Formats: sequence, structure tokens, C-alpha cells
Amino acid sequence: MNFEIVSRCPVLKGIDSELLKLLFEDLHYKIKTYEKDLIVISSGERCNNLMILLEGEVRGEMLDFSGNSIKIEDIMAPRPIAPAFLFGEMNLCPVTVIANEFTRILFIPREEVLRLMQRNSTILLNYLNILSGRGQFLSDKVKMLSFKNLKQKIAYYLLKENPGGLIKSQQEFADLLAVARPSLARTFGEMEAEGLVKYNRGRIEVINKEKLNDCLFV
Amino acid sequence: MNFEIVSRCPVLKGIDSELLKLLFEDLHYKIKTYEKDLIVISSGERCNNLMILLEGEVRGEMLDFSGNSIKIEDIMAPRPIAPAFLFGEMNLCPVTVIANEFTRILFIPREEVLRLMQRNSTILLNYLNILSGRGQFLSDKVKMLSFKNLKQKIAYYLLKENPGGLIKSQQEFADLLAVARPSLARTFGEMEAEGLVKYNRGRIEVINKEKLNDCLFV
DNA sequence: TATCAATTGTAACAAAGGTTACAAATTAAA
DNA sequence: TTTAATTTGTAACCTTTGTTACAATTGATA
Repeated sequence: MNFEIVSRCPVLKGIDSELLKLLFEDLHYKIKTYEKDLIVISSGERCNNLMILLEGEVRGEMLDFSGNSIKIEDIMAPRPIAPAFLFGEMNLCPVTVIANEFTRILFIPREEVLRLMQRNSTILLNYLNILSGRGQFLSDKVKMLSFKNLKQKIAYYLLKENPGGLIKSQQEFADLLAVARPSLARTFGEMEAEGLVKYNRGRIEVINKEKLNDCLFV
Repeated sequence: MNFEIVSRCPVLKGIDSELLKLLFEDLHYKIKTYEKDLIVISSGERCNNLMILLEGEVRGEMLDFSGNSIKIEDIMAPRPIAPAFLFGEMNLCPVTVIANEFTRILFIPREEVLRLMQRNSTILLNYLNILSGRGQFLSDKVKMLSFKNLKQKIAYYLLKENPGGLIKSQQEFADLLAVARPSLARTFGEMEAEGLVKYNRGRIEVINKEKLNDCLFV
């Protein structure tokens, strides 16, 4: 295993690769390889291992209520796969993870992950930070979705979640805000007319931050 | 300190109170007391300690965008206060915590919490479970809020978030779903007419689970 | 029991967002 | 460069939800 690469993974970052090598000498783990399009873990399966993508790329897919599978995200090496579902009451993986190309994945059993955290405080802190960051992210999303009008959702998103204002497309952004795409385009138009923002091909430019902020205070 | 009580706290549960006593002998911590209505921690303050409510009751309050402070929840002993904000990038406490009555609170510095986790795997697992559970809860809430019509939000909530169907009032439930109270009452009426649910004073009774589930599949 | 406050049901109307459809603009591909 | 596919802007119309207001019911309290 290439410890230089592994040590760039969010779970293991900040650890000297020599020390990492030492930690892994006394650890039960497996490395599996997957050809393109093979399933790594299916939605609903139990998560008993921390999975770290060592090489290649995978995607997470989920079924919506109409049974259509929709891509959630692409994960590139070296990153953990679904670290948030390794603990908790019912550690079921909510997504199906599929290899986009030939991949190599490190599997560390839950008990061994616990042991790693107990032996190395950096790993412990990394993991706690990952779970906390996810909580923060979801909490922001809940707030955003709780606004009752679209202008406010957009304003909150731009001010708190994505100050850069870079999105993939109107469609993706509309899905994120849980609204219809033409509604989004219409509201962009209104907001541009008011001098708040300006949309152009994947970039939402904030024109007047103060006025944008005022939108939130009904 | 009464270790019988502390050992019933979610962070420290499952640990024999004798062992707990031993762990605490070698630990830096403080116990502070608060009179009724005193502020324990203010919104925006940095969270550097795990706070465990030993005795009494506190409430969490938050400012909405209109500047009104709204009560989030009451926390009773023995429970941790805001354990999700002790770690993460910017560990700022998003709520103001105020004593509802005379309270006694245990403060354990972050570094000491980490040390506790490393010495005792039950505490480590408890904490990971708390953070994971919060993630699961928030994730469900995001899904619920992402539905575009109220009937679906209610259906999802009843099927996945609160199968018991017990709520405090229509107003609280409406806030939870981020809709207006009369809209909720109207939809309850429609759903009752369709034989899906029946609302009566804080209890939402599911009449037809299958039909309720069908609501989700557009 | 009488009174008051909180909760609930309901209605009329306003506002916001969804739906569908299509054309213009842009980008990718042949 | 031409064609095809994707993204975006826009419009008309429909559906859902919000707003406001008020009466009925319930529960708590004096």
C-alpha cells in the first residue's frame, strides 16, 4: 500500500506516512479491487467497514421514490466512502456505490477503526471532524429548505452555503433547492432586475450582498 | 459527583459507575452551577467543553431572521448539551442555552474528552453514535423538506421520522414541516377525507399505511 | 362554574411556485 | 462547419400554499 497517498485521505491526514505504516502493521484490513461498473456496496447493505478509495473513482447512486436511480456524487481517491454510516444505530448504507473505472479500495473493520482512533488522536479528531462537518452541512441545508420563498432560499444558499456561487447547471441547483427549474430561472430574472445577483452559465454573481442579506429578514 | 446519575447520560452510558469514578480521578473537569434564567452559553460562543447537565433543566434558544428568539428544546439531566458542536472546523455554538431552574453542569475540556474516548471505547462509541444519529436525523429532515407537496411531507414524516404520530400542536408541527398552520389543517382535512390519517389533539393516527406510502410515489 | 387562553377548523382571497411548451443560445460532436 | 444535444429564458395557465380573519372547541385557572 502506498502510504503517501493514504495519508492524504481526510480520515488519515496529518499523519506522517512512516507512522501510518507502523499503525497499519498491527491492523486487520483488506484491499479489494473492482472493475468498471461493479457494485462496491448496495443501498440497504450493512456498513461494517470503513472504505477508503485508494485508486480510481466511484459514484454514489440512490433510488428516488419513482424508482429512478440518480447519481449523488463522484468520489475520487484518496477519500473515504460513506464514513457517516459506519456508526449509529442502524448502520445501513443509503447509497449504492459503483466503480466508475478500475478501483482499489481499502476495507477496515469497524472494530479496527475504533482501535485506530484510540491509538492515534489525529485519526480520532479527523473522524469527529468529518461527522461534525456533515452535521453542519446538513443543518445548513435544513435551514435553507425551511425558508418559504425561493428568493430567500437562494439568498441563504449564496450567503451561507456556497459564497463562491458556482453551480453545475440550473437544473442541479433547482434540485438542491427542491424547486422546479423554470421557477428558478424566473426568480433569477427577478433577482437580476432588483440588482441582487446575476446568473451566467454556472456562475451566480452576487451584485449586492447587503440587499441579498436583507431578503432573509422578511 | 453522583456517578450513578452521570452513567445514565448518553455520552457515558454503559459504563459501570465504579469505572467511571476511576476515569474521572485522572481527568480535568469543572462543575458550575447556574441559577434560574442564567445563560450557560451564548449563541456564537466557541464550544471548548463538553457540557453535561447533571441536575436541573436548561433550554436552547435561537434567533430567527426577524430577531425573535424561539425555543428549540428543553434538555433535562443527565444529558449532554450541544455535543455536536464540540468538534468540527468552527465549533461555534448556534444556540443560546439558558437555565430553566437551578442547574449543575459538568464541563470537560475538548482535549480531555478526546483522552476519555481514547481510554474507553464505550465512550468513544457513544460519541460516534450520537454524532451519527444526528446526521441520520438531519438527513431524514432534508428528505422530508425536499418533497414539494404537503401531503408528501406529512406522509414521509409519519412513515420515516415519527411513526408514533405524536406532536405537540398543529403549530409546532407546521413549523417542523416549514409550512403555515392553516395549510396544515386544510391538508389534514383532505387526508382525513381520503381515509389516510386522522388528526385529534396532538395525535396523528395513521388509518391506511399503504395508501399513505403511495403518496410518496408521485 | 365562569372566564380566559390556547388550539383548531374553515373560508375567501392573494401570492408563490409548478407544469408544459417552445424558442433562443450555447456547447459538444460528427 | 453543420448537426445534434444541452442549457437557458420565457410565457400562459394551473395548483398549491400563504394570509388573514373569525368562530368553535377545548383546557386551564380562578
